[in-house]
Amino acid sequence: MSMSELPEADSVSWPRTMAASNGATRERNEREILAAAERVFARHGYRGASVQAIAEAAGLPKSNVLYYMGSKRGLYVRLLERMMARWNALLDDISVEDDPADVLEAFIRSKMQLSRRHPEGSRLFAAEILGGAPFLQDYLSGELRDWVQARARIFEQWAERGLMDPVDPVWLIFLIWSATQHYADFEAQVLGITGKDELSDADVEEITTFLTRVILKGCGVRSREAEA
Amino acid sequence: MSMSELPEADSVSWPRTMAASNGATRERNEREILAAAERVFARHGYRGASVQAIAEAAGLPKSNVLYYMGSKRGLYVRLLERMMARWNALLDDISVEDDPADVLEAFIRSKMQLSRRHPEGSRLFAAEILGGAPFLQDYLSGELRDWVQARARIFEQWAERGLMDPVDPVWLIFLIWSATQHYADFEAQVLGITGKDELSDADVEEITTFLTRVILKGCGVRSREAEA
DNA sequence: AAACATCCTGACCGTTCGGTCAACAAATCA
DNA sequence: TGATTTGTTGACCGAACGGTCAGGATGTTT
Repeated sequence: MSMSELPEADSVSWPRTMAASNGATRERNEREILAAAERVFARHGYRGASVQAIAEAAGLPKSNVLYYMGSKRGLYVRLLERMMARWNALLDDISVEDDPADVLEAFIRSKMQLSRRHPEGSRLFAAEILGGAPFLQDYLSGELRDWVQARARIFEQWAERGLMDPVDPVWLIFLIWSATQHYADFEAQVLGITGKDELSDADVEEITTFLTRVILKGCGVRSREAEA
Repeated sequence: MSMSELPEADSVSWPRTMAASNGATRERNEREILAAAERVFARHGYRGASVQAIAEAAGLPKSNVLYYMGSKRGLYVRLLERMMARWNALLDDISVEDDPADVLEAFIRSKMQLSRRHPEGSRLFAAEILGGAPFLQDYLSGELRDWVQARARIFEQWAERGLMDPVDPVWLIFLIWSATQHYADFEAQVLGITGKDELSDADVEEITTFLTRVILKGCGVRSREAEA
């Protein structure tokens, strides 16, 4: 079992020709633009975001943004791909031999961390799905579906071995996704209701503990040692 | 305890003068426009939605939409108010004397029904929050906050009486909100992963049962009868 | 029929949209 | 240094934006 949270792979595709120049300027500007675009797209959705707004958020003229990114569409796709790469790195290999309690807790914890470390990316993803996933349909019914099904099979085997209740594993995965995603996507609601102006590390830890306890207990997860 | 799901209150504010005419035309057209607008706003967010697109979805010329609704902004606000009215009708009065199991199940069930009966409205609400709740901030930190706090206090009293585990009631409410909201907001993801092209009534019933069982068990909810 | 309010909509307004381009500045290579 | 790539940006394009308005269609009340 691993839950590598990659530093930022970013799979860059350089323009046609690239001299031996180190390209430091390009790297810095692209980073700035991507960060700004993630914020703007997350807040207003694909259609609602304007290149002008992204440029202003990045502190650059509009032309410069298009010089680096080519088009609004291309910029958006690139952000989605970056977010999917982060997502894919979550809990990428687990086995029936692992302890269900450990795996589920690691799952909840790492998903919570993803939402916390990349709230704008999480919201960008949410906005994309909310709008009917026009760019991600293939990913959802392909890669991600396989990912879910593989893990679902393991959960089922745990249930057969009596390590947890025989709950539908897909609904369980959705429960964990939704409960954790909520704190990024509905941040405005959470803050408004709790009266805080941001969630501290301690808050996040408390929520993580809460979710882990309720969900594990709710699924009747028993520790591996108790198997025999 | 009641969980009235109002037929559609809609709090209409008629234009200045209104002759004795029945206004059937107005009523029909407004209904069409509101339904179309809810779909378009939900899919593209406030900025991303265009009056032209709403008009086309309603099968009317753009001028006609503005004739009835005045402005894009006014139309959006009206939709939000309608959705908040539905939301407010949820579980509007519960008491410490109620059975926690009954209340929590009714809560999960009615929230799930809200997401199912008004998926576009749910997504509209989600898009609003996702974008930082520019129109709903006051509602969130006012009415809704009070709503949550009142229910939280009851949950706490139940915990004191040993009817459920002493979990943080606010996190619990968020858990229920997120888990149920998920099936409207992330419908595209749910369908893509399960391979279905829609969720049947039976699916929804199964999910509701799953959520009820896991969450109640996870919070250690005991039935009222066992109190003594 | 006359009078009146409601309903309908094409034409139009100023602004912003995504994107192109030419001209120029800066840096790197030869 | 001269040549070449890389970075920068204002001006501009056609299309779409939210919104206005005049003027005709429709319908209801006298």
